[in-house]
Amino acid sequence: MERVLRAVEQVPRGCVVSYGDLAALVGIGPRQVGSIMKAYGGNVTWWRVTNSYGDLPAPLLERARETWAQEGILLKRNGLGCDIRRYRADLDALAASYERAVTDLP
DNA sequence: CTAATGACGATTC
DNA sequence: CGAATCGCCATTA
Repeated sequence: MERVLRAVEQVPRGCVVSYGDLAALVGIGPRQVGSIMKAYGGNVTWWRVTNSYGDLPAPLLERARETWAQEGILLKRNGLGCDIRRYRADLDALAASYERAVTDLP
C-alpha cells in the first residue's frame, strides 16, 4: 500500500499512468491499486492515475479537470478522460525513480 | 472458512 | 463506438 502511494508520487507533472502500470510496478493486481487509491489516494497526486483508457470515473474527473488544465492535460473528444497515449509517463524512468524512492526508506 | 466486492484490464461480439 | 464476459486478487463481510 505504502509502495503504491510512493509510486504515484513519482509520476511527473503533466503526465498520467494507468492502474495497471502501477500494479505491474508494485507487483499487485490492478484492482488492488484501485482499492488503495480509493482509500488512501486522497493524500497524493491521484489525478495522475487513470484507467488504461485514460479515463476517470465521472465524479473524480469533475475534480481533476481544473488540475489537468493547469498541468496542460487536455480532455479527450468524448470528455471522459485524457489521451493516455499522449500523456502516459515514461514507465522505465518511473520504475527507476520508484526503486530509488523505496530503497531510500529509513 | 466461503462469498461478495471493486478508482481494473484484455478480449470478443 | 458500447456491452458483455472472464480473469484477477486483497479486502471485507
